[in-house]
Amino acid sequence: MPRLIDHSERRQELARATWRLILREGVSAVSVRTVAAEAGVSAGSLRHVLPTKAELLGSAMELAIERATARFLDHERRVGSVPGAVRWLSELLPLDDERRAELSIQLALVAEAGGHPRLRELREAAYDGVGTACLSVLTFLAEAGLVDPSRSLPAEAVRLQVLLDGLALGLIHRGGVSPTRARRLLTDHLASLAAG
Amino acid sequence: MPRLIDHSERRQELARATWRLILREGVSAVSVRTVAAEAGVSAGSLRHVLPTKAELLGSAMELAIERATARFLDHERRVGSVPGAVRWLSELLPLDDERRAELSIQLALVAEAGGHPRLRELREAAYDGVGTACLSVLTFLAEAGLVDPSRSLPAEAVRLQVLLDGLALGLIHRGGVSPTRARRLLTDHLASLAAG
DNA sequence: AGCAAGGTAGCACGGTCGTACTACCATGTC
DNA sequence: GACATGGTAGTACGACCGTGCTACCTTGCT
Repeated sequence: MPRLIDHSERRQELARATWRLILREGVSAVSVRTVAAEAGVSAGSLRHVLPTKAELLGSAMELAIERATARFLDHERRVGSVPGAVRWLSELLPLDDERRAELSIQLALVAEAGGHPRLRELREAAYDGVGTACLSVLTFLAEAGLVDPSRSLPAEAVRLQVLLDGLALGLIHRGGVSPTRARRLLTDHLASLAAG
Repeated sequence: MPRLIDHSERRQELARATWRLILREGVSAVSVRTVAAEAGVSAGSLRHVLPTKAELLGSAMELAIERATARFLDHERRVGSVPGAVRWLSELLPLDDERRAELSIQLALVAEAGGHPRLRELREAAYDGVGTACLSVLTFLAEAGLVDPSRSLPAEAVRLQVLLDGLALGLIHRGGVSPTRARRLLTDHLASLAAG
């Protein structure tokens, strides 16, 4: 037996190299060779882990989704207050540079999804994932009595996701929405759910 | 003097060909040759109008911005009611297939803006443009007495843009937000501004 | 020590890329 | 009708693309 390599860890390294490239020069700059150079390996070696360009892009997007999902699931779930819910949902918002980059990558890959069936699937999974995340948070909030019972939770989940998406775009943009303002808007929105 | 060609019209044709390509196969599929083929001209001919690829992408984005701006400015401005404001703002929302495509293109180009200074400029201009559009609508609404005077119009413009952006993303997504639901959410939001 | 198998590097291939350049065509002016 | 000029087509070039392939290296088992 030869040396065994942790494939998933390798894919992470390569996905991160792809991210750096996308951030610096756009999706169009992504190629087997450029990613290999960015990761410091040869193109031939890269192709043992990601045989095709489609898998390269797909893997980069998978990692972004996995990381966001993990952050959300790892977060303290016992949300009994609006500030707690805001903290939880903040895991999905690009409030620091790292997550700004992550979301920019998501956007780039989403935009590239035309004609890339795998990317389209991942895009839908990502959108639906945020939707169920919103529903989770609202359910906890409702159980704590912080949501007026006359409100429909699924409908409120859509509203919340719309707000989250809009904030995300604003946060990515240079002079758009500040993190402080984003948190405030989110807080106000969640607080308003208590009233009928 | 030889035959004179309307350059701006030509750029529109080429920009539209670029759009079709982006929608069908993503930004990465855009090249001087593919766009020329899509537009039914030779690559050499295309380069008389758009000499470089950067100008090609820039011009495609410019046209998208111009069209959205024109739609907004051409709209009836005497907005004295919430439904009127909703109709006006709807010009900026991807409520039909054509505008869905237009916004997908904007997203693709925004994502490609890394390393493309011209595209970055255009992205910022687009975001700021939507912001001032929101402020315009709110100002008309306020003059009609439909906004509680204690509210800050610039702050409400940011809130409105966040909502608009979130709705736009939801509308682009297949099973995200329906046009009906989007209009309802927009209406409810604007109506809520009347109360302190 | 020998060997099998996974990891790595690198080349080769046909194709496309952006771009420069040149020859040709169409047309408005004289 | 000649001709200058702007539009068009086509070719050429060097670079890079995705991908297949082969030769080496490293390592763990026997």
